[in-house]
Amino acid sequence: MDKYNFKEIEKKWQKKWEDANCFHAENDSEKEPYYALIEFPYPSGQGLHVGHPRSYTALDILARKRRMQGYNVLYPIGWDAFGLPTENYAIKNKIHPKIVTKKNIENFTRQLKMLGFSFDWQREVNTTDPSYYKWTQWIFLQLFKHGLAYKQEMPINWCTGCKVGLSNEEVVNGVCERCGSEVVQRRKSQWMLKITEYAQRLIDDLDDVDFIERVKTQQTNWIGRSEGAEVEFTLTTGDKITVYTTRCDTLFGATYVVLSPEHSMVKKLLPMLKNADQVEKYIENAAKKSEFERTELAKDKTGARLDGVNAINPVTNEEIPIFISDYVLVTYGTGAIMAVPAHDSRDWDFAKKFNLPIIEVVSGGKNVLEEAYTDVTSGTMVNSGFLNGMSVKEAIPAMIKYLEEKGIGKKKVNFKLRDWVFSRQRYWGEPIPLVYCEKCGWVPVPESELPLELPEIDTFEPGENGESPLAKATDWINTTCPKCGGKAVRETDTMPQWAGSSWYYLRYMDPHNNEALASDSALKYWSPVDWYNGGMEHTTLHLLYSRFWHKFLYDIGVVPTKEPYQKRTSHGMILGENGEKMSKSRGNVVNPDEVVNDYGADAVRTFEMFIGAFDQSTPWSEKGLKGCYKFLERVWNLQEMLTPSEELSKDLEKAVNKAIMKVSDDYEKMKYNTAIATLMSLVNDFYKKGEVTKGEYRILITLLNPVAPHITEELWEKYGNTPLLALTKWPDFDKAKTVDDEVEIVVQVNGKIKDKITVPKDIAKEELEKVALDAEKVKQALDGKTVIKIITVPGKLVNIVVK
RNA sequence: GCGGAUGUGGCGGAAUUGGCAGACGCGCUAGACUUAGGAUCUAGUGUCCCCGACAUGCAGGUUCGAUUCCUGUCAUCCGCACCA
Repeated sequence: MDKYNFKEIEKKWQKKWEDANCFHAENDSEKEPYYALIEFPYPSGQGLHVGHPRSYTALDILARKRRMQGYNVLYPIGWDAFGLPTENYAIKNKIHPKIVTKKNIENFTRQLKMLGFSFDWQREVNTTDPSYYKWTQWIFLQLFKHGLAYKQEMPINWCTGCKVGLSNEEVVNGVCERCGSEVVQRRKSQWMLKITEYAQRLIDDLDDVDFIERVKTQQTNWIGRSEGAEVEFTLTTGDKITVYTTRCDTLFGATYVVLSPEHSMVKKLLPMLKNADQVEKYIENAAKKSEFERTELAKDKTGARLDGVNAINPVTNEEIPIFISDYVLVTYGTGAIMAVPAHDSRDWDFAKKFNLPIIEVVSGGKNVLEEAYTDVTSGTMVNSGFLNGMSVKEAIPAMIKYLEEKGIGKKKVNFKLRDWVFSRQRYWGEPIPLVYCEKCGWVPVPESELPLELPEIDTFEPGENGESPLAKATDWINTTCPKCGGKAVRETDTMPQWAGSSWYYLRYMDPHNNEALASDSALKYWSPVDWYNGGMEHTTLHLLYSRFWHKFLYDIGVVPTKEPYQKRTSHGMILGENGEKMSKSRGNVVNPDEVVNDYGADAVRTFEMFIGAFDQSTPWSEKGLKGCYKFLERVWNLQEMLTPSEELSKDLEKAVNKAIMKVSDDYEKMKYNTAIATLMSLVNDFYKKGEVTKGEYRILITLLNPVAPHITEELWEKYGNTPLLALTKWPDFDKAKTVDDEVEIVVQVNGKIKDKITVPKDIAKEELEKVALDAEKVKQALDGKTVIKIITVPGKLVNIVVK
């Protein structure tokens, strides 16, 4: 027998699969479709991370198993290739991002092929390919035409040194990552998408899909629906401010009002203030901080009083002070709050710091001067006029009714979700296909002119005033208005990387279609994606964005389903050997090329599945990888113990049937680590016996095939009875042969284990209890005590309770 | 700060959904084979005061019985809207 030579075997089978074209999915098949999807990678310059194959192997196992179960399986791959790192690399090295992208994709392709994934390479898509982004632009135009795209002034990070806009990632501790200069917030007009219009549906329709629970809760919380009220406060100047509150029941306890520093009323009031200088200074400081910093640093509250103007509490008619503070965000609610320090802990902190009155209006908690009482489930209204004696639950609708009757407030549902900032002042993204005409305003580029391709330019740096690099392509910018034929200019902003990844799963269904993003028949046949696996970190952005686009496409009749993905699961991260996140700077990066070269793709795949619970992050271990290699070698060496029998041997048929049942089920539940443990145990059983029949060996090889496809194909070629294992039927098990005739029963006394007894599996309850009481060690434990009761769980245990 | 998760031997982890804690692998120990071993095979391996007791971050609670359920607490990780 030859030694296990993974290098030869893996090369051989990768070529055979390619020649046989056996992983290609046909659109006009009679078979039932199955669509397995992994998040397509961003082809970075670093090449594949060992984290990628974790997700890809997991769904490769599913895809391979489904094929063996007779499905027409679509398991596609592509490239999410627009993005910042490529652009920055291009700027630094003065290469066109297109060239960098091409090189990176070639490297990724080589690495993915070396790992033996059963991707349908004929359906490869690339978001930077004009024939792809033609349809990204087309979808944007439909959004625009349906009023879901609009322009708005939004803050951007502005580097005072480089004089360019920066992404959040490029801002480190408030300074520019590249030059170290101070970063401030600047306002710029940006394209926005109205995802908020879909907020309610994005929550509701989670009921109809099979997403893991934490994805659902995280999305629901991110969308952040809250029911509350808007209340109008009149100022001593006669102006009016509307605040949003979820606790309008506490209005009698509102002892001051807080505006966000950007609130428009602040500007208006500024000339009337006694301390205008101080207020202006506070606004200036707040402008430097990002929203994240503000909420993070909000432990120690800061603020400034608008000295010289007060608000009037509409129910007590008392004058109360107005503050600005950066713990109030302009982007949420109305950008203004009524502060009730007795019943909100943030307000309480602020009130303590600024010595403001704290008035209890809900009783039932501790002294409100010591801490805020925020419970809404118990407590009674006090000091609250007509609300006195009510519970919080009763007081809220009563107050809303009062406010609505007086015309100074109304019920209001708010969402934390904000509209999607869709503009980037960057080169390496899809051009936004709009032109601006003095006469006609923003006009869409005719669909017949799509794709609107990126212009060729020499340098890719952002412009001086925070403009996109496209602003330098003067020939490209100046155009005519598609509507009136007059002079017009193109939009120079590009789309965010999220755009192309919001609909790529649709393109896979029909990737070469020039007439539509995909044909109706292809969409109907494949939709929705049956199983989508990806990282938890994409839950609130990518996953939500693509659900939003899909719902819009459903509304305009392009796609046949309300939701894009039927099932969503998530993998954990693979950390460095030291338990920290893998990164170049930490020096703990594992290179897939090296480990595949040393141990083979099958061993790497097996280890990535065996490494730990699939949804948990876990450190890499070269020793562990070696253990998996050893396991494959043991599978290989079983050839020496092979007997010619096609049958299962009597003493192992239970173990084999149990393994089929357990492994089949574990793959479905993504419990890959225990599936592999089961196969390891089976191999141990074979070794213990010293021989294995051909029939047993075939089942082992078939069960292992989805995880380690190369070695198992090689062994199948020698001992199987069909041409390709990949096209062979998945094994069934005999249910009767998965149950043991005798079971071991645990006997406890007062919950402590005293003995174990072996009994027939169908033993009667009374009989079992009798046998349990008879056990030697149990007798000893019962000596001199009274039996109170006996709890019996058939097939498991007997617990004797004594006194 | 807000939202989501996690915590079990020396290490990665397992435990059919409240019923034998530690499957499987790594590491370690001993033996066999060997000129040799960072190869292979076999046996052992939670801790201790070892016929018994104690052990699933910590402190309580519910239960005949808790890694699993509840309350509190500590620690770590992920996301926070222009990274992908």
